[in-house]
Amino acid sequence: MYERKIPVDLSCPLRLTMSLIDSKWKSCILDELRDTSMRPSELHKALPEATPRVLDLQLKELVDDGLVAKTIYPELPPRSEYSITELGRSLLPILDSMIAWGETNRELFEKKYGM
Amino acid sequence: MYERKIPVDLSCPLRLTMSLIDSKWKSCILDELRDTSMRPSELHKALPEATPRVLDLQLKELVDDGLVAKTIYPELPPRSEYSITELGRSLLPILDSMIAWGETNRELFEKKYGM
DNA sequence: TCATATACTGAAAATTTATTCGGTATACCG
DNA sequence: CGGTATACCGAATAAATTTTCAGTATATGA
Repeated sequence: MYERKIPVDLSCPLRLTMSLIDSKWKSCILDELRDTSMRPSELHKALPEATPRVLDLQLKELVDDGLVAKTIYPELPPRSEYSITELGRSLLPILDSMIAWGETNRELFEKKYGM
Repeated sequence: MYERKIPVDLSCPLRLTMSLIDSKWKSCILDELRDTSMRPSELHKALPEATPRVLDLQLKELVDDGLVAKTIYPELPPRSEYSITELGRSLLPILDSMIAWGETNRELFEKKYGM
């Protein structure tokens, strides 16, 4: 895993929390896993703009941070499933409030950022 | 301002909200401005790890997105102050929940990320 | 046999973000 | 006069993140 040259002060609780979810797809992955565990290929179907590679990299970090759990089934063709942990689930209220904020204020940004 | 070559789908409310606060210092800036308006030099004292340049760049984006307001006093030496807007203030509950989550779970990450 | 699908990985390239450095301008103070 | 401080900006560089591409291995089905 990449080791930062310029460290971030994670003793700041805001930065600690942000650091766990602020990459491009982590918050979306947690949101997708809220109801059901998913295989990597299913996750890619749910988030088609994310390449399988980046999903793989970010899932690995989420697992490493204890927010997501991975189950490997020793079958062929290979099968694995990712599910949200209790720790990851405890972040969902934060994501919920972000989703609600985004829905409430969407129109303010519609023109500025074409959507 | 830099224009992305690979656009992000901001019609997703989660990604819209994230896009407004997920750069390195924006959430910290909003947190600093919650009680009082600040001059750039004061903000730099409050966040000494952030260079004046990056504060300047991120303040400009925050102003552009309507989360922060800028007041210029036509004095010399120049003086300007940044304050949080009502829109920016409406994000503070989200930051509060991130701060609370980080405080609650800090010990889980203490060893992994030296702090 | 050959294409397909699965999960995953390494490495290089591209993209995005942050840092560093030097410069604008003006007033105050010693 | 020369140093300090203010806010700000352009450009080059560096750092960090994401994308692209090619590859591992094995079973299934046409």
